[in-house]
Amino acid sequence: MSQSNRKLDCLHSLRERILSTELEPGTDLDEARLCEAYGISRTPLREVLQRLSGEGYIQLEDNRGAKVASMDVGVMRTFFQTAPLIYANISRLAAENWRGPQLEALKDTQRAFSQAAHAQDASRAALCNHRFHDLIGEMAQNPYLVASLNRLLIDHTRMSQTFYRPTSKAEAALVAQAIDQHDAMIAAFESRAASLSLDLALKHWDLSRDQLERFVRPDPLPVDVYSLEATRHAV
Amino acid sequence: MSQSNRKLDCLHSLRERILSTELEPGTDLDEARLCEAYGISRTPLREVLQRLSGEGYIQLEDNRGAKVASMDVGVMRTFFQTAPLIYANISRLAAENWRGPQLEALKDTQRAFSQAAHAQDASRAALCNHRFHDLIGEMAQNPYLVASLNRLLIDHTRMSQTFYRPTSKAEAALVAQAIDQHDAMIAAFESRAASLSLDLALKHWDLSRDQLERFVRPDPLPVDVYSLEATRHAV
DNA sequence: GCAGCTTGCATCGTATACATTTTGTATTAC
DNA sequence: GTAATACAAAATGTATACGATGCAAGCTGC
Repeated sequence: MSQSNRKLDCLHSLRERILSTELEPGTDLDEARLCEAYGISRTPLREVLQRLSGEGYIQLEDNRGAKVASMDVGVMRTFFQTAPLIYANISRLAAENWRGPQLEALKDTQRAFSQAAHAQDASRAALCNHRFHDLIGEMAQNPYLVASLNRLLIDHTRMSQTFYRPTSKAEAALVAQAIDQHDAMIAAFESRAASLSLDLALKHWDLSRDQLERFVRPDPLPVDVYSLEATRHAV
Repeated sequence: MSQSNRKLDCLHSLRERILSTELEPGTDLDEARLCEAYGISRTPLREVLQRLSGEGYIQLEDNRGAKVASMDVGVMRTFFQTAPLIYANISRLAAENWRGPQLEALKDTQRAFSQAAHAQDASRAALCNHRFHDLIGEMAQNPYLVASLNRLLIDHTRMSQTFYRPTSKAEAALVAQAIDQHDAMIAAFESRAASLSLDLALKHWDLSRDQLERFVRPDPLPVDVYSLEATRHAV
């Protein structure tokens, strides 16, 4: 609804800063500060905040300003419960309903994603991955399910920030696997293979889930140096 | 996020007027006119519109104002495809996760719904039904699926406007059946019967679907008086 | 010394005035 | 007569000023 560049810039910038957790969950957003930073006045900024609130990026409280949407543990449980259902159905619908240049846009995003992952640019990789799945949502042509998908992707992307900064060969292999799965999904969409697309989405989710659970519940700290050595060699 | 009564009134009133199709899909919304009607200035009104846009009630276009969300035939197809999936899962989760006074609120709404239906107050019955299913969404405690549910309910309520104004005994019986199904769902929630709740939601959807399809694709006009007579006696 | 109240500051919510964009209409050129 | 352009009017987008609300620190009374 905004036509000026600065207002749109502000909207996109805030989205990205929240997704990359540069603005951490729960952070207070001060209107005056943001106005100055983006060079717009409070009226359009407040409209941006309203919109972000509607999209689930932030929460507004009466006379208390805006906060970046929290990620409490109760919602996490719900996330893991819901994601496979939505991802699988969206993927199936995308295979059935995509049209026109949507697949090319998806391929472009996949290229950018692959580059960012190889360059170990974690936040850019996470944003590209976000955009990849967002595009699949567009391809599905189902505004109802997309509403769920977009909310899932916000939390998914925020949790996956550590994913694309692999600290071991095993982790790097997982990232490579994720890239391959994206390629397989593109191929399945291209040939309109609905049921295959659904299966691939579930497999992709399994991979994500393992990584995300590691983020939520990381390996416990070693009790002493002996167990630390043992853990190392086990990997 | 608004605290003044008039702003909240405006928000709720516009929601209801859209749900009741007093404001038909595609209607242009003039800012100045609405400001005058609700006694607020353009700034808060625009924030209300932003919010309604985020919720899917209206669509905003750059420099072209707001329109009530359309209900084109392509989206209808998607609606029938998606609704049972979401309704069933929400119902199951509601049975598992409701807490505190939520069930009492649901019972209150069911009473109001029953009254409105018996009084043949169609738009009030439709709004009560909307609120009934909205409350079930709250009970499910799943913000991701609720995003889908809310969008489904907007279109569902708008399509069901004719439902609660029965024109025959058979139709009145269907409304009575819907009321009974609500009671059964409440009982299932109360006893935490998750899988039963899911089944009841699907049965409830089957009933709705038949009615809604009649709205989308009404009985064809009779070709001549003879077939008209035949149709009558067939009912 | 502590509880409760008051005052002051920071921030949010609303109104109004101004700038920009769109749209409808009328005039003119072909 | 048609089409294109220019101008005018209406509607949207933005900025700023003012009033309302909430939070915190300091004061007063017990």
